Amino acid sequence: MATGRNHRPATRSRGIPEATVARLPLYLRALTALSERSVPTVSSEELAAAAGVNSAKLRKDFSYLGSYGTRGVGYDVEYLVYQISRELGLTQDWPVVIVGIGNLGAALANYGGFASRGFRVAALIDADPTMAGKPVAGIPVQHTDELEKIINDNGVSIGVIATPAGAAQQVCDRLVAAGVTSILNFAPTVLSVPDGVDVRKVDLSIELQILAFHEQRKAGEESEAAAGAPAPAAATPAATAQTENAGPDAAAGRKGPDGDMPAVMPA
Amino acid sequence: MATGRNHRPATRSRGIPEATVARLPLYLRALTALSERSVPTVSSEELAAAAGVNSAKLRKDFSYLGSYGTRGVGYDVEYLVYQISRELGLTQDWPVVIVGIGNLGAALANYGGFASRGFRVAALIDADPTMAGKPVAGIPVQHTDELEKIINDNGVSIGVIATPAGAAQQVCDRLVAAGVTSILNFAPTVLSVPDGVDVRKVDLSIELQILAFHEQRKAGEESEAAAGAPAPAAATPAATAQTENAGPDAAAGRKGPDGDMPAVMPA
DNA sequence: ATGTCTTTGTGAACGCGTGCACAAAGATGG
DNA sequence: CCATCTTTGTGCACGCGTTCACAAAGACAT
Repeated sequence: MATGRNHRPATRSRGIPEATVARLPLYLRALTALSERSVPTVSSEELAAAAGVNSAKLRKDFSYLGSYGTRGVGYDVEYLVYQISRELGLTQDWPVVIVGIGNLGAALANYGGFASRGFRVAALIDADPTMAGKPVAGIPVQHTDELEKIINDNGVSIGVIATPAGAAQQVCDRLVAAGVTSILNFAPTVLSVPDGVDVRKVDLSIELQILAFHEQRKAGEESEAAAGAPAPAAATPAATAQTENAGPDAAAGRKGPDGDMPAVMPA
Repeated sequence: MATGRNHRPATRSRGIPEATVARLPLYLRALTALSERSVPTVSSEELAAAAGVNSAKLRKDFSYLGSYGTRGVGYDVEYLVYQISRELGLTQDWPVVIVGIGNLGAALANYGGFASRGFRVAALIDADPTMAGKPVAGIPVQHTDELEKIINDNGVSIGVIATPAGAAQQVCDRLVAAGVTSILNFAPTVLSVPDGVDVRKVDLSIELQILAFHEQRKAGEESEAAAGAPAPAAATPAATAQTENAGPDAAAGRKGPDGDMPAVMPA
């Protein structure tokens, strides 16, 4: 009975816990910012603040990579940037295809944060024939018919799906069949993939719903606890908010440690 | 010594664990799809498959909301849709502002998944004066100068930041000062906010980096374990992949349980 | 060389989340 | 009304992730 095939030997990849892997890009971004300001070394305390995490957590995370720090001094910024980049596999070039060139696909194609991290947009693919040839972010859009050929010719192993939900599974199947083994899915659907293929999901609507839940809770608390709070403007009591769940958020650093663009810039 | 202000009474909001809250939107989406197909009831097993999670987990999640199922039968779809919607606070209208109308901001403005979930785009705001008045997704873009007035007039409590990283903290501060207590941040920066304000972060680059890590690991495993695997096309050995971390992903359902659009549609 | 001071690296405890396995509950049929 | 069968709801155990707290390590001054 039960679900069927359970059994998961160890999500832990190579001694490095998943939770740690998910934070490495965060550290890398903070370190890159320090590097650009020519800061030679950082303490775990400073770096943790810049990345928005606990310093003990940061040290433990780094301990999985090795002993790269110097006691009494801290971490060498350049060296750490290199080590984390290497660990994440960013020292090599990763050709990526984006399927579904709507507003979001275009936004992704324009996103500067990819190139600077070793990702290269190898091709843009869309099912709409009238899009074919039209350049987006300087790259001509190609038709879905060419998908397999593009994947093979460029040795693409990472695909981004930004199509409507209805087309997502089909596109996914074709990507996987063509050799893609990692997929970043923006379509609001549960994708079914064979073992050995990684899928990560980003759903804007879900994030908002989670915020709405907390927002509602705050509103309810306010009306049942306090008494004379006129406008919902100033800060609420004291709370214990801060959504620290699937990724450490704010409550720390201050100072924008990055020269990066967001998911895309207005121009 | 140590970090300073620690002490976190309980991230758990009102008996409902964070992890469960994060999955509720997933269930809701699957249920909505069933509702549209006029399916009257579902078993935990079926629904779990559609949502891409373990059935035991799903039952436990629902148990936090109450006993809404009928033993021997399953769950009433319509009733459950209502209960989850209410729990998430989606039965009320949530005016939302989007700041930074670049490609991504435009994609978000066009996203249909918001309206259908109780979210209403109250205004689009951009710092570029030449954007002012220009309609995006049928809504005229307004200048940043109007930010405070917009927030107040519309009673906005949720803000979306899609600006470049450099502007994010400043925009965030103004949003918070104007009364916003929940922020969805797309800018690659750690935002600093006072207690009582929730921040959720979406970083496209980070997701890709995590995929790259696993991809690299797969490649390494392949070359050190197996022997005669020619092209990196077909599925790798068997692995134990599947990135099940901050959100259950694939490996289940099949059948796209949604009529939803992705983050935005190509038209 | 020795002492002091800073900061790392980690052992250990704790808490949350997950999954198993089963008893209780109710539907359904005779 | 009773028996059987299905499916929920949950007690329990286990493992991962987080945090604390401190010993070890090295820099730096004298």
